[in-house]
Amino acid sequence: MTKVRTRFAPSPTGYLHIGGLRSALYAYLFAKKQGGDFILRIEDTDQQRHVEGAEDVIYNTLRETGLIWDEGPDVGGAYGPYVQTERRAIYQKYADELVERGGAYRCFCTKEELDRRRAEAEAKGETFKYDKHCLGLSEAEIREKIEAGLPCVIRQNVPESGQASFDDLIFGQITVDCATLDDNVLIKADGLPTYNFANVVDDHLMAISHVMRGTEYLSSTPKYNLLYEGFGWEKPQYIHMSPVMRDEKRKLSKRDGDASYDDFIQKGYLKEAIVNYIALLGWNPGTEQEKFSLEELVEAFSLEGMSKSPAIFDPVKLTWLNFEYIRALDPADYRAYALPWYEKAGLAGWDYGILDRILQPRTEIFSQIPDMVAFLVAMPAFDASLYANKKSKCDPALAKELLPQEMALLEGLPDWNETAIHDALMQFAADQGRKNGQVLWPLRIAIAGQAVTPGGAIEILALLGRDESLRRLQESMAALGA
RNA sequence: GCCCAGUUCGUCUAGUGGCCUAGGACACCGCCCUCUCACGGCGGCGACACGGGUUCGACUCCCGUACUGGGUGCCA
Repeated sequence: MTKVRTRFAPSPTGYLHIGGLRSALYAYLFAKKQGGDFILRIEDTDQQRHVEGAEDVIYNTLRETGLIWDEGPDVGGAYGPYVQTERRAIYQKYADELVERGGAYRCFCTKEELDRRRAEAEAKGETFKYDKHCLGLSEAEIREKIEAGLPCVIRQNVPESGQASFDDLIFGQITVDCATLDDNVLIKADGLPTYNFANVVDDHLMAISHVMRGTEYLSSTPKYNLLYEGFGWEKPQYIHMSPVMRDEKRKLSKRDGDASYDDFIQKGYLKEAIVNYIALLGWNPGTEQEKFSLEELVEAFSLEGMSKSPAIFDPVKLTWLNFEYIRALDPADYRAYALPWYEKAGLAGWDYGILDRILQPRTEIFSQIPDMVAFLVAMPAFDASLYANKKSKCDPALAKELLPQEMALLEGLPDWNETAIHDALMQFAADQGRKNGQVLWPLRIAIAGQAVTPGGAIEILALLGRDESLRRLQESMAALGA
């Protein structure tokens, strides 16, 4: 059996979006599961849409997420070059060969003329199809036009009748009538190949065993098989993957402002969570396991679990998975991720130990940290009605009664640390015959100024320190008239 | 328009003719725990696109319709 070889073949036209990353992931998983090779090829034949630096984004993202390629532009390999613009001569040679074999022909019709006819056909509600006009040109006529310097493309010569088909490992057999197929351009006037030609030549020459790509190629693949037949080449296996959608109608795309991989990282998502989530978008392991490391994904991956229908990207579920990963982080790793956000929030130099402890179990995305701790940096204005809480059996009147006593108690503490504060307050509650909630609720409100806080009164007192705690208490009591 | 696909809770999905009064996860709601929130525990809401067949029996097979996606480029 020949070695499994898959490839990820992105166009360097911008940032790597989530859908592209998922395609790369599946191609990687499929190859690695079977001990095969994963190849990276850059498809840059469209010079118009090329974006500077886009290749680096691709390299960096794949490396970061652990999708390490065995062959590619930067690491080389036995089937290079791996950048299509560096393979010009190869395509030219094979195109000439295909012309010889009758599978393609030179065409001198101008783009303008064809565009006009296409528009005309469209206006009439018809499908435009090239009429094979140049197929009838004689050798002499062709030579004459070339010598005259007329621009020329090479078109695929599709049979006018019969059927073309292929077997897809996910979708099964796909068959189309050749009559519905057009004689597409294989080599453009600029000498570069179109995707239609380059992908076939490259996949064959690079010995790709399984062509994995999006379903947008599902209906044109029969046509590509005609090319393989024209050359007498062995066809690869095909695996078409359904797209990731933004909603029912739109595909996920950077153009529509959908987040790219980099955007998610910057917002404080963990790469492990992103990879895990997109793996599950359109694939299921056949078990109820939901958390997978990349290694576990390789182990569990199978085409059986691939879905045929498009999957809608759900940021809420991604966030949940991210939360799971953050909670499972080693404390030291959590600190490393959180530190920049603490600093951004204005908490540089605070007691990171307490911050980690109250925040790690509550952080879904790191970018939430500044909002969660804003009350520590600046005391929010609040209304006395916040002292009212049914479950804690507390109201403004009770707050007014207890707060001064608690203030006095805290003022008298010899040491200001969590244990000391905790013990003193618990003792106070016991002495007063009060529920813990009655003592702690008003205190927390008085020093935090908001109903919901990460952590409780004791942690917050410890974080704020004695001076700031007492200052806030004083201020809140004054507002209460206590 | 024509061609190729797809269609199970709001979302991701399980389901390959009887195991389905359709299972899980996220979200949502309720209760418990609790100084708030979160965590955790328990419970709830919620789907086979529609219509015909085939069959003793259909979410599962066939046909049609609807809807969605893709293609119909000297884009990929």
